[in-house]
Amino acid sequence: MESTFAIIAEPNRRAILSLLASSERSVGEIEHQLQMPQPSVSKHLRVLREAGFVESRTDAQRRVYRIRPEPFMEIDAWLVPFRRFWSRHVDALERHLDRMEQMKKVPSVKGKKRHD
Amino acid sequence: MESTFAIIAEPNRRAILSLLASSERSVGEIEHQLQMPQPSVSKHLRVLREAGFVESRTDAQRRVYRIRPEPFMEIDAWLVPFRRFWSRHVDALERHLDRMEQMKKVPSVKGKKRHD
DNA sequence: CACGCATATTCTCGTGCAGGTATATACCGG
DNA sequence: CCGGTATATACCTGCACGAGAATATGCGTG
Repeated sequence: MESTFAIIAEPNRRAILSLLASSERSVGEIEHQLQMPQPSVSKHLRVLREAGFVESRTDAQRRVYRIRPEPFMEIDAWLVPFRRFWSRHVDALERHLDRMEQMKKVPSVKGKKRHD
Repeated sequence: MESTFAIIAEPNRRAILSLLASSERSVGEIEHQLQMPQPSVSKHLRVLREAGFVESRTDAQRRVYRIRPEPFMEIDAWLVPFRRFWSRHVDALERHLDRMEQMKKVPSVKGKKRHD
């Protein structure tokens, strides 16, 4: 299983993660709430655990799983370079105003070339 | 191709997206910079386009591709419920200080540890 | 209009992986 | 120890999808 991204490509795994986001749960609880066969749950949990998305604590016969932050941080970090494409959208007004400001200060725009 | 997440599970597609994050590019430019066979580039671009990650503008015979924000926003939104698990990490300083407070109150610490 | 470049599509093939079933291990109470 | 419950692993099978090669489409230029 290659990357962090391949892990969360699987819908059932995302379902498990979303469940664990609200609170930690045992395998049986996940099995019941997601109506998913137990071996399937265990297998997905294994994948998630080996990728660092979750960790397990042993409570008698139960194994209680909970979220670990690192892989999510990695995804968040990957997202960073793309944020500029929609942060403009979100506070488009603010940025627009900033632009207006800039234009005031540089009134005559000479043929400036963009370098990429 | 099911979800947004399945799309970015593919390393080559992420490479293409990262390239486009800095600036828009033609198919040939991508092909050259990533040293990837042209049909492969086109096929991945098709997948990315149909999933809304990119859009293309026609410039003579070239097709110039650029990022579209929506799918990234979707991923960002998915990440939200998990943020609380590492926002704690971010203010690790605060936690660390809290710990230091605790240690003052529990004076006898045997093991000398190098600072981790 | 034909040539050539840029990009897209089609096909086949191999394989990684998820689903399902069966079975193994672990742990608890009596 | 034993039965029962909780979880993990093993094995098989099917299929989706990426790689690669060949070919098709589109478009500007002489």
